[in-house]
Amino acid sequence: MHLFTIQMAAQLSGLSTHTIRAWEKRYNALTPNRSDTGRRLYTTEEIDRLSLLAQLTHIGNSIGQIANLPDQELKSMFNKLTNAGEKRTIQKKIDVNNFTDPKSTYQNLLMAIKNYKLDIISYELNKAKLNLPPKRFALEIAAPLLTEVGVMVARGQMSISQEHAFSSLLKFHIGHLLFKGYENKNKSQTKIAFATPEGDLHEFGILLSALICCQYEHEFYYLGPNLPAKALAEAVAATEADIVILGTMKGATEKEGLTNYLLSLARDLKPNVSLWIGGEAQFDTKAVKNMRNYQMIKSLSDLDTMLENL
Amino acid sequence: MHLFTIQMAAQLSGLSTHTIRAWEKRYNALTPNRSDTGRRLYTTEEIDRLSLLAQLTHIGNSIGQIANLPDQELKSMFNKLTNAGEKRTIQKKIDVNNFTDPKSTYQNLLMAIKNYKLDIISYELNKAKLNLPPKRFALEIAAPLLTEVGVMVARGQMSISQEHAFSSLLKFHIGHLLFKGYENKNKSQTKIAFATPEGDLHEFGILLSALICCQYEHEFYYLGPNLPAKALAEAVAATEADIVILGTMKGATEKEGLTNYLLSLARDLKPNVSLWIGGEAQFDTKAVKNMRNYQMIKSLSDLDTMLENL
DNA sequence: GACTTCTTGTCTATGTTTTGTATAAGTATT
DNA sequence: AATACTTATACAAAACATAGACAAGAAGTC
Repeated sequence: MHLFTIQMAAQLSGLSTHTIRAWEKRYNALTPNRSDTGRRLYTTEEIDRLSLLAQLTHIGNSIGQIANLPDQELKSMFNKLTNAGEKRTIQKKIDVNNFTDPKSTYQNLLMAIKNYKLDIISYELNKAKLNLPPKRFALEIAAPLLTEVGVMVARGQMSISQEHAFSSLLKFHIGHLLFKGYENKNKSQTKIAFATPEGDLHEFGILLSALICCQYEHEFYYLGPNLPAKALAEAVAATEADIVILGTMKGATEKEGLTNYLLSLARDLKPNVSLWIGGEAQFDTKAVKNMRNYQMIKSLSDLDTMLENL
Repeated sequence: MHLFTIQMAAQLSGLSTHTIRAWEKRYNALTPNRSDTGRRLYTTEEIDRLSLLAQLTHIGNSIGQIANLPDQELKSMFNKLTNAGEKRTIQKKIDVNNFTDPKSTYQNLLMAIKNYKLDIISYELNKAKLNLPPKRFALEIAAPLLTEVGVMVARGQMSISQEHAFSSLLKFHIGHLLFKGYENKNKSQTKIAFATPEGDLHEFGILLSALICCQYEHEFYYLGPNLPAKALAEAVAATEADIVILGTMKGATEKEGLTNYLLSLARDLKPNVSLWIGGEAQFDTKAVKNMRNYQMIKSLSDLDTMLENL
């Protein structure tokens, strides 16, 4: 388990180091382990506790009254105070800026995720969706949040369930933007199909790609994840799509499996269809190149320029 | 039990600190405990009393008349004065529409799926969403379509890609209804969490269940598919959910795997949390029953009655 | 109607407690 | 050597306590 210095604890909880020490000394709010030389070392649980105390005092509680309560009670207290009676305080904090500042949105979202405030997550995402064009929503909100959340989960600073709840909700909101995109009847010349290979269930790559595609008002067909090669080829033929964007994920498929998938796809796709491959999965580039031209999408902004130059 | 400072009491009751002190001094409206240094400390019951007094004076009662009444009488007085107003029924909300005929919607959708007309699918789903309450959307549109599509794919009358494209889109639309459900900040007593076990990626069961839950305006936490037992238990504890609805799928997990999952879950969940299991997956019912009560959800309409009788 | 009197929310004045932050001096880390 | 952490002490702003004052409105009385 990774331990944090007091400075990191301060940054993560939003308190000052002075305050943290004062709370420890005056109220025994918590008793962090010490290094051999006496320096404080905080666990993630302790930092969560500090964040919780920070939130509760910010709402109006006096630290002296709550410093000694067990984690459990702090959590349920926070739930009660933010759910039922006093939505005001938190609401106020959020509504300060009607025009969305991506940074504050981002911070609010992280805090909401940590506290399982799905309603607030949804509220913030909605606000961002309304105020930002799909491309910016994808590049400035969704993508960085996803990586940040991923990093935090890996570090043990966020739980899997928090990540799940958030990504489910984010998926819904991206989906909302996408199906609204279907309603734009402007038929562009190029049609784009999105899918991930069979066995690869990571959907966010193509979701975000589709959002960027929305921006350029291309006609698109979101076919979803985990699509067998034959099925994908058939769908592309039926829809007369010009471009296939394939999202891959490192580790989701074996190198050989993905290579075979791509070869099978190359065989079945009409020659005039472009194949764009995104993500970090490995495959035998030479073998595939022999059968068909394809392009790699190195990043979302890369995709952006590719679409722009179409 | 945690005690609140006068500031929190003021915030939560909507009064000013001055007024609270005045009511105490002049009318002995209540006698909060004091700290060693003489500061007022309020219990939640006392804050409830303050809120009640605030409400009643706000309506027009004079504080001098009611300040000394016992809690019981304040409550019944409040009930009498407020119950006169509206008693919102769910019924009224439901029967808005005569415009969408589920049958024609259903036929249009099947046709659109067959022709990869994603825009038409989206349009039809949208229309149904607008005209039908979530429950009817789930029971009359989404569920039968899903089974019908499944059957057609099995029979070879529909391709996997058509099924994929449709189910992705349907998922987005259900998600839309769900996150709109988060915006209703009705504070219901029961909170319900939705998830599927680790390894089980079939999401539609809990999606449709959550839709039905929306109807009854319960607070819900959609945690998504593929959630490890520990993570689920943690989320339930953090959100203080009362009911866990677990969607399972025949064949997604081995019988033994699901049994172990449920046993692990039973161990980690608080005893007052209800466990509802839906879907057709097999598990060792006796072993699980030994550890915890659970209920089986036999069908969506079964769930409907279970929620109704809550 | 005009005049008290009572009620009641708010404000002021003054002293105490709580609490965030700053300073100082020594030690550890980089 | 510069930066960061430690403890201990100091200080100032905010919050709270009590006591009393004030004003607008309600109610009672002449």
